[in-house]
Parts: sequence; C-alpha cells; structure tokens
Amino acid sequence: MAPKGLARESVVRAALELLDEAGLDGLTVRRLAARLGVQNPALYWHFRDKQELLDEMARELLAPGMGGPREGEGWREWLARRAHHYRGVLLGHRDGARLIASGDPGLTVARAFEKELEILTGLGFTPAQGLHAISTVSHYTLGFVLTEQARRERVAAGRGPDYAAYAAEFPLTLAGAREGGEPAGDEAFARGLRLILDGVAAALG
Amino acid sequence: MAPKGLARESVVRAALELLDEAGLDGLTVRRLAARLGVQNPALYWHFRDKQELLDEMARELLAPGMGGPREGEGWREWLARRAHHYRGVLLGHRDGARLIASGDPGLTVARAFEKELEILTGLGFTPAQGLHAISTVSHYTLGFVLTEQARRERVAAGRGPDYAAYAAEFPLTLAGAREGGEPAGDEAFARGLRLILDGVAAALG
DNA sequence: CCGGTTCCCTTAGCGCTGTTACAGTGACGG
DNA sequence: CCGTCACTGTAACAGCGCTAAGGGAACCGG
Repeated sequence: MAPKGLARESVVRAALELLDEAGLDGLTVRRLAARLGVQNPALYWHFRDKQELLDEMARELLAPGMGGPREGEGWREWLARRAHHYRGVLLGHRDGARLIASGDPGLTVARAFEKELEILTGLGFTPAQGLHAISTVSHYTLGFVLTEQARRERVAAGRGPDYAAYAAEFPLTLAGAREGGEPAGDEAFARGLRLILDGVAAALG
Repeated sequence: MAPKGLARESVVRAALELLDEAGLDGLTVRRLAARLGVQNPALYWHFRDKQELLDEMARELLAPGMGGPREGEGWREWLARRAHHYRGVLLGHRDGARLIASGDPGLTVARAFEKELEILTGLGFTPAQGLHAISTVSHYTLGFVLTEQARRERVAAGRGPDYAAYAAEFPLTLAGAREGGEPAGDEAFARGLRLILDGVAAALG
C-alpha cells in the first residue's frame, strides 16, 4: 500500500474539492495540479483527458447508490426518497448538476439502474413502467437542479436580473410562488415530484 | 435601415449557424468573427461578454413562444403540445439544451410564462398548480433532451461506451426499452410526459 | 553488483482561448 | 472645416488543454 505516486482516487477527491471552491469553469488542470503539489502534465499520466477526469468525478458522485426500499417502504416512498437523495447529491457540490450532465454515467450506474428495475418489477411494475418511472424522475430532478444551480451561479457572478424590480409585471407567477414555494427550493421540487409519482400510480392502477 | 455595421441580430443568427456546425465547445469568438468577415475584438463592441452573446442566443431560441391553446384544445393537449414544441426547439440546434441551460432566460420568457399562467388559471388551475405543472414539464424536458444530446455528442466524439457489448448484463433495462421505446427517443419522452400530465390531472381533482 | 524496464514526474512549448488597450476610419452635425 | 460618434483593426496578455522528450527512482532478472 501507500502507492508510490498520486493515487487516481485522491486526484478525483481533490478535484471535487476544487470544484466547490472554483466552480466547474474554474476547475482547471493547472490549478488541480498545483493543489496536489505537482506540475500539470503529471495528471496526464493518470488521465487521458480532462473529460476522463470529469467522468470519474461524476461516477464518484453517483457511486453511493442508496440501495433498495427500507423495511415496510412502498415504491412511492422509495422513489421519492431516491429523488430527494439524487437532488441532494447534485446540490452537494457546486455545479454538481452540470458535472453530472456532462459526464459519462458509466457501467456502475447502469448496473445500479438494472438492480433498481429489478426491485420495481418485484413490486408489480412491468419493465417499461419501471424504466419510465425512474428515468422520468431522474430527468426531472436533473433539469430542476440544473436551473436551480444555474440561477445561483448567475447571481453569484452578479449577472442576476433582479426580478424583484419587475414584480408588478408578474402577479400570477408571484402568487403561485407564495402559495407553492419558491421556483428553486425544496417545496417546489417536492410538488413536481408528487405530480410525477401520482402519474406513476395512475399508470399502475 | 441597413445599419452601418454588423447588426446585433445578425451576429446572433450567425452564431446559431456556427453552433450547429461546431457544437457549443467549438463556438469561439474568433470563428464567429471570421464567419462574419471581421476581426474578433469587433464583436466586443456589440456584446460585453461571450456569455452575453450566449444569453441572446438562448433568448432567440425561446422567443417564438407558441401562444395559447387552439380552438377546442384542453389544457392537457395544450401542455403536451407545448412540451413537444419545447423539446423540438432544444433538439433543433446542436447542444441546444446545454445552451438553454447556461443562458439567462430573460424578461421576455418571464412574460410569456406569466401569460401561460394566466391561461391556465382561466382553465381552472390555481396559480400554484399552473406554476408547478409548467415548470415540472419544463424541467423534465430540459433534463431529457440534455442527456439525449449529451449521449449523441459522446458517440459522435467516439467516447460512447457500446452498451451493446454488455447487453447480457441488463435484461430488464433492455426489456423495458423494447416495450416502451429507446431511452432517448420520441416515444420515451411522450411516456414520461404522460406520467406528469396524469399527475397534473389527479391534482386538479 | 549490474543493465534494463517500468513507473511517475519534470521542463519546455504549441496552438488556442476570451479579453483588453488603443489607434484608426468613415459618416454626420454645427 | 472641424469634432464627435459609431464601428473596426492591430497588437498583445494571461491562461487554457495537451504533447514531446527526458530524468530519476525503484524494481527485477542475471
């Protein structure tokens, strides 16, 4: 043990730390190398590409899969928990959604997906029903967090248009937000998720 | 008319053409300038930033809003048509989803959104119900097309893992795809959309 | 103990990127 | 005729991903 040089995994871990500090656009090979106390071409011994590093980072994020339903948990609670978990993972790192969107999911994720499908079929889903349930929830979550973080980054960069100034122009949008949660927030996410799960329940019926 | 120099709009149009040829990563200020027969710093008179150009491109794509429901069209058909239209817009340009995801929607889109909300409330929705219906559908569509195009770009770049080689490992995933359409395709999109709209119908009671 | 091989990193540098500073040109109003 | 304004050119900067070539340490068979 104690491998001679840099371990591939420790590079990925440092890259995820740097991501949080600098954002995805600030995540450069040179900065990462500096943080590891190394010259930047050294990293090209471990990774063919920057993209290969990004793929690895995405897989590292997605790896802790979360497993099947708990004791006495129905498909609905399980899928809901899964969606919130997924959103938590994306929100757990700056530009997390963009990272996942650009990275290759890889075989590990595909295997986890297959296993989840197996569980759902055991709960009365057909393979197609299970597939569409999971991927619809996933696409929704990705799209949601993506816009959520995009807005966050924009205001952090000072490019945020203060819609507050134009509030008078959008009475219904504001009424909806007041009643059902901010467009980018936990409650809004939960409401959209409920819509999808209701649809899944209807399809099963 | 016939303004002296480059019109801001014609720059945006040329940028969208270049996007289709070179992809979002290949869309550089220099290439765009060359296509316009101009040196690259000239563009910085028209746009403060490259990001400002990207924002404008995103708005140009989203601008042709689609209008309200047709004669005798219920909310469900209208929202479905709207979602397919949105997906068509994103698919209409290479990396279209990535472009939209990174661009500032702007006030025009916000106004269109408010107007759509107005229509939905006229059809029996509360503001919150309408808001969540529209944004859930939008987030789903964005996430769907994003992964759809990401996969397309990956195989175009030769980085596509041929899952076919590992087909034996994923029997349920393949069964679901055979029954319900490829994970990235019209049918799969329509199925996920139906799930959401069923949920919206259930919420309306 | 020695020569060769393998692993991991360095130094140097290429072509490209977004962006800025500044100078110039042409049309137009006073 | 002069000045101003709209617009473009020239030159250059710092930083980017990535490659080529080589050096030194550790190992291994003889």
